[in-house]
Amino acid sequence: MPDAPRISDSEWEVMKALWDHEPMTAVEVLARLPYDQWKQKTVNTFLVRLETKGVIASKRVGRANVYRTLYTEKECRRFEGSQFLSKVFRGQVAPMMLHFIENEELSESDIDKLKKLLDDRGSSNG
Amino acid sequence: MPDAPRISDSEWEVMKALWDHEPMTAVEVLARLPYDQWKQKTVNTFLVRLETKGVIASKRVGRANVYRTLYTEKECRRFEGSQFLSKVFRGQVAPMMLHFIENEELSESDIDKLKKLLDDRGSSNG
DNA sequence: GACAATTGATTACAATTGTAGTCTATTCCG
DNA sequence: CGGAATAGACTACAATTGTAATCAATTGTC
Repeated sequence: MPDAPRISDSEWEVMKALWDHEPMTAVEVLARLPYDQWKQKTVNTFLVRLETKGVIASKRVGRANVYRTLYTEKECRRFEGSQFLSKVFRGQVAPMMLHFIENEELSESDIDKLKKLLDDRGSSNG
Repeated sequence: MPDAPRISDSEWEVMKALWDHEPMTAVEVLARLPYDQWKQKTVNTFLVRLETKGVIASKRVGRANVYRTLYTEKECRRFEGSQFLSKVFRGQVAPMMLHFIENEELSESDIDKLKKLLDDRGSSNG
């Protein structure tokens, strides 16, 4: 898969709604967004732009367009994640992880899960 | 400290250069940026914008402006980090950490360091 | 002291983003 | 069938961002 194009902050909100319940019409997408976040026309604009960018596709069904994503959330996270890493943490993974461990809320079970993952990771590669 | 204002991608590059060697003049900032990244005037524009945003300050020394930051890199990382977390990972820390563990390069010693941190974190809070 | 070089200040300008409104075609209701 | 509601298409418009160029003041240099 080619790199996902740049997706703006607001476009991300629309994408998340779509990923959760695609395919959807523009009206359904609005309904899935946090109450009163945007007007219908605004959502429409974002859908059009996302399609232009090649991130989603639409099919006419009756008199409505039904949208679906062309990239998974995982793919977009990969792209956005590596951008963030290099921009904010100069590409240094460990300091970034450290930052989040220090600055964000982690439950006991989150911590356990992560430790297990690090164990696996530690033994299976150099 | 109040929240740092929004800092764009290119502005971040300038900030990183400044954090590494402040205070600096515009000419010095350019010299510190990756070779041939921008023209001098472009760097000047970013410095002016950053000052307008209240992220850096300048003092006239001779006929040059000398710039210094008003926020630490840590502070800006906190702001940018929580934005990223909520935008891309819907505010869920553990899935984000997992993502980076799976998708980015971590050395043995990185992994050890992180495990130790998680140990501390696990015992010192609920 | 006149001219060149250096710096900051001001201006420029297109692309992207946020946030819709208007215009038009279709379709449902009575 | 005629008007109202609805969905998409097209248009709008200011703020931010990337990328500088021009204008003007200052300062060395000969």
